[in-house]
Amino acid sequence: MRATIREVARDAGVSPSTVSRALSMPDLVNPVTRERVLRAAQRLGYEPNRAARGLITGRTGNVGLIVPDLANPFFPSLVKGVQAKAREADYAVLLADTDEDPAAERDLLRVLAKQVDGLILCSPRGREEDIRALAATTTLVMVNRRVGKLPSVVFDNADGMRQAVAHLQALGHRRVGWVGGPRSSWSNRDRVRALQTATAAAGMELLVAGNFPPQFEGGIAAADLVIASGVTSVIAYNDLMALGLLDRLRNRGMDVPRDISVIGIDDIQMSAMSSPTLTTVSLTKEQAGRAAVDLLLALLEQPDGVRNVRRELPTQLLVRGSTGVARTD
Amino acid sequence: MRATIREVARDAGVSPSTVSRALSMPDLVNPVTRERVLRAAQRLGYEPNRAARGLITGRTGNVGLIVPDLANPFFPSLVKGVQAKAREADYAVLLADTDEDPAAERDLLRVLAKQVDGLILCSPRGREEDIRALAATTTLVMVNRRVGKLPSVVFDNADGMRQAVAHLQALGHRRVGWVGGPRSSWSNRDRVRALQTATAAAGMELLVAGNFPPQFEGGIAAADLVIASGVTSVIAYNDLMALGLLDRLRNRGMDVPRDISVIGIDDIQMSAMSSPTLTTVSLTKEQAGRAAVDLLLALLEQPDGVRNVRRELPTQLLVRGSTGVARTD
DNA sequence: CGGAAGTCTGAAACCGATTGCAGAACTCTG
DNA sequence: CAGAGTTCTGCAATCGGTTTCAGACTTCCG
Repeated sequence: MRATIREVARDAGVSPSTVSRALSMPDLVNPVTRERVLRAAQRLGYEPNRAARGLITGRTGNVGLIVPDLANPFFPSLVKGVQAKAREADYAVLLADTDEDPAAERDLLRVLAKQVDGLILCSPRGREEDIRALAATTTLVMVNRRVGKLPSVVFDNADGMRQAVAHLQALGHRRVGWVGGPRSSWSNRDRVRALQTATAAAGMELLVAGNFPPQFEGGIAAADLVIASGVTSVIAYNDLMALGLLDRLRNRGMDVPRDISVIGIDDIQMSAMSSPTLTTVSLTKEQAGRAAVDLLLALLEQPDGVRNVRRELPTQLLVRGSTGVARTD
Repeated sequence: MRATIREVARDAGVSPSTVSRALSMPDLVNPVTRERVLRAAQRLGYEPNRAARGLITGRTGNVGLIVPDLANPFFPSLVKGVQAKAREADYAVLLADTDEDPAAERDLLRVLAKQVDGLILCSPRGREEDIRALAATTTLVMVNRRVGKLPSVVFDNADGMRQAVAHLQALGHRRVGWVGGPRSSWSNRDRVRALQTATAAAGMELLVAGNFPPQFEGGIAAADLVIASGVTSVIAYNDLMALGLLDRLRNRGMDVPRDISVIGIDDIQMSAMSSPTLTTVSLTKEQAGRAAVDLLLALLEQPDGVRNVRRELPTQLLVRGSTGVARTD
């Protein structure tokens, strides 16, 4: 059995209230009493019961994290970041995976919302009004998506796309293809838009191949369209798709990067292991997790006092083996 | 503000005790009263406060899950399984990632153990006595490791290795290399042992290349040893290493599977995306997660009444592109 | 019809912390 | 030295449920 505050109090010869104060508002108690209490607590291995504390303070000490699919390599990194930062602040992380299922997501949210002080939500495709409704009742931070002025952490896709386009332009490419992810995904829309702007500014031609599932298979499916479109370079919605492209392009007898250059987005582990290795717009996923927790905790501290609730993380083009000079024939 | 049990009681015209009973021990209350209570609860959107309940019952409704490194693709699948099964039983999952750091692990365990009813622990390399000590104070289930008679979920490595060896033998291989993972890892030891037995039984020669970090880089590092050893086939501790092997072998000018056959273990997503695709001993990782939760909840229900606390999950060789007939020159 | 057994319900204690309030002890100040 | 002001501590209420216990009311049976 774990020690209770009463036992510590008895052991230290004070009242429970004093123990409570000595531990959570140390400057309210006399230094020598405090010392005595702390020693007693130490000796008994006392740790406050979270349920009891939560009951009166109304806080759980937990944050919830909801991701659409852990099997997508983007998310484990995010989770790691959230996890690490949360622990530093002595919060525990309740993790839930919705399996890309909106109904499951709604359920999860209902259940989870009661067990946590705040939520970090990755819901690229959930309905906006659902999210707004949720935000009205819970403190939440969105990741990889913006909904109005709600707190969020996103990546600077615009700059990422600019870098990618500049890189291709420098290599002599004039026509670039886009292999899109889910039409309904916020970041997909954000990236297309950014890419349109960037290519237009660079005087390059953009050919959109359409929308595909954001997986390896999606890239495979898109490859033939890309070849047919005659572009010399292509940017994919994410690395997984870019890797699928690579695979199918090779099977079609094309040489990357001699015949065609390929750029992904995310910088997942795998992109450094493919051959050729994948040039990609690197996202600091773990940073995003940490930033989300940061923001969430700040909001919990002072619901209105946070200046900047919409954070944008930098992106960085990572040039590897899948991009090269455009063929000139 | 959420409704409390008292408000429901008032609304239904009964006492709080009756509400409590109507919800958690329905057959103790008169059907018509029960109906009235349930309707009131429904109307007010009542959901019991977990902290309050936990305070008196001593249960949190949480299970803890500790993994060494989410970035290793083995674990997200496991987490998914744990997650899904836990939710079915109305438990929440507290996730922690130790970053392969034993000190962090100890800390985490201390903190987490108090917030959960039971723990699922993947600690391939933690000290046995630490684990035993923990098991004495907490209900826990180990995954991918056996420690004495403690509850655990592991894979049938012996059979997996038998299948792999039989496959290679059928392809005419006589000499097989082993690229080991961390020496201190339980499953590494289990697999080597199984492989020794299997190759001996098949009359094949086994060459152990040593121990390497269980990552892509480990496989790269091992490749040259493998080539020098002159084996025609090689089995790696896990897929990530096998993929590293593939990469380096290719760079050394070897053709897989013509010059050498490669087999991994795990069946991670990536192994279907490499070229050649990777033949591997497939582990049902999500199943393992579910099984661990199953076992844990059973133990929580009736600490002594569980017949079989050491579960072993089947393994299945998945033949893909990286294995072929042995060269005969 | 009386009493035993059974069925429901409510009052109250309790889980383990936090916190408002009040009083004790001490320090200052004029 | 009286009185005001500080500083520190303890009492008791409280959070929102669960559970023990006892009592009210039925039902059943001899």
